[in-house]
Amino acid sequence: MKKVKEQSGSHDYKDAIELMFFSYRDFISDPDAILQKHGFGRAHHRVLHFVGCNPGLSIANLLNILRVTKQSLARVLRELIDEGYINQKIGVHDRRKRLLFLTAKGHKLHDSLIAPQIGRFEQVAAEVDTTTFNSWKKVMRLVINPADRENVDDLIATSRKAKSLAPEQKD
Amino acid sequence: MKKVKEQSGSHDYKDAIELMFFSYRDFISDPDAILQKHGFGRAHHRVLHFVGCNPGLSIANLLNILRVTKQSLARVLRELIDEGYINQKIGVHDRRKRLLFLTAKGHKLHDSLIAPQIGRFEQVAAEVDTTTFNSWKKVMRLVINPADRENVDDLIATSRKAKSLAPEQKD
DNA sequence: CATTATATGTCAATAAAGCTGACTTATTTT
DNA sequence: AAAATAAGTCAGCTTTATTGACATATAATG
Repeated sequence: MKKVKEQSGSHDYKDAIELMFFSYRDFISDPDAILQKHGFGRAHHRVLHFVGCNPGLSIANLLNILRVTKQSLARVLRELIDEGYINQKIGVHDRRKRLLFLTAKGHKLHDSLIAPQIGRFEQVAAEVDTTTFNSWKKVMRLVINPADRENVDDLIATSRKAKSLAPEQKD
Repeated sequence: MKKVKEQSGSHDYKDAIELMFFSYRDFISDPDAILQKHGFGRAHHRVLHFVGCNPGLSIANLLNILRVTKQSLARVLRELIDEGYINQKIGVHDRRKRLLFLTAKGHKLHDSLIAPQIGRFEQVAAEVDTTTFNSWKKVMRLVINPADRENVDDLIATSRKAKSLAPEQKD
């Protein structure tokens, strides 16, 4: 059902592996530079990003996304809360949960961090057609572990809606 | 030559950003698990990978690829050399240079580390057609900083040839 | 209601991977 | 002979992550 022609002769996908490395390296570099000015690191960025795009995320949700330990997240989250970038609200349906939201200050920082990444993809989109860009997305999704693909689909779907939603869902 | 229809209305590319995060997270996860058994980390992996795919790489070349400091590379490299995964040869044309090569032991480890990543892309390639996969590569290349794209092109080209070459080039 | 499970928070110690700054040695270039 | 380049090294520090142990509040279950 494939390799009719063996096009590039015993393809071993090393080029794909290297593309992953270099594109991720550069993709991450602009926000890294901004974060440094604020005394934050990549870990803070990830928290700001996922809380920003998914308001009302619980700690457990966030741990599952980031795949780090609770203790590792704790410090980063504490700093962001103490410095007024994030606040927590007690869950309405389950009062054990602490739902995470960006403050206005947090939104401002988050916006400055995604701006260069969005800009990067705007430039990409300006150089390829929609079909090509969609092919890229399709393949990127297939690179994700099969078990996680649906979670990612859901996350992307809800984060797309999140912009226009009141901060009281998924509790 | 682009956006005739504005297909997904005010697209902000947050989905693309999230695909980058999740696919890289999973892409890296299999080698990470293997490395742990050997007492190595991701930094060792990167060195093994680029030396493995580009035999004869100099220290300066490697630093430029990894974008880390000499001191940061030093510790990792020393461990790999001391434990017999990498050896250094003095450059022929420039005796200041130390050219890096994998030993047989190094090749063995490197192979075990890329295997799951190659497997991941084989599975992807089994699920999409060649055009789609090539579109993915094209976009991945555009995500890289323009200034670095040619370097990456060169690196991929030489690493593709490297398999069949004697260990005495680019010195 | 008593127990168990869940969600979160926290203390302590440690490791991996990076950084800055300063300095040395060998070799090549000028 | 002097300057530039390639690499190595020492010392100290930061960020991000880890494991393990334990505490508290709330929910779910018998």
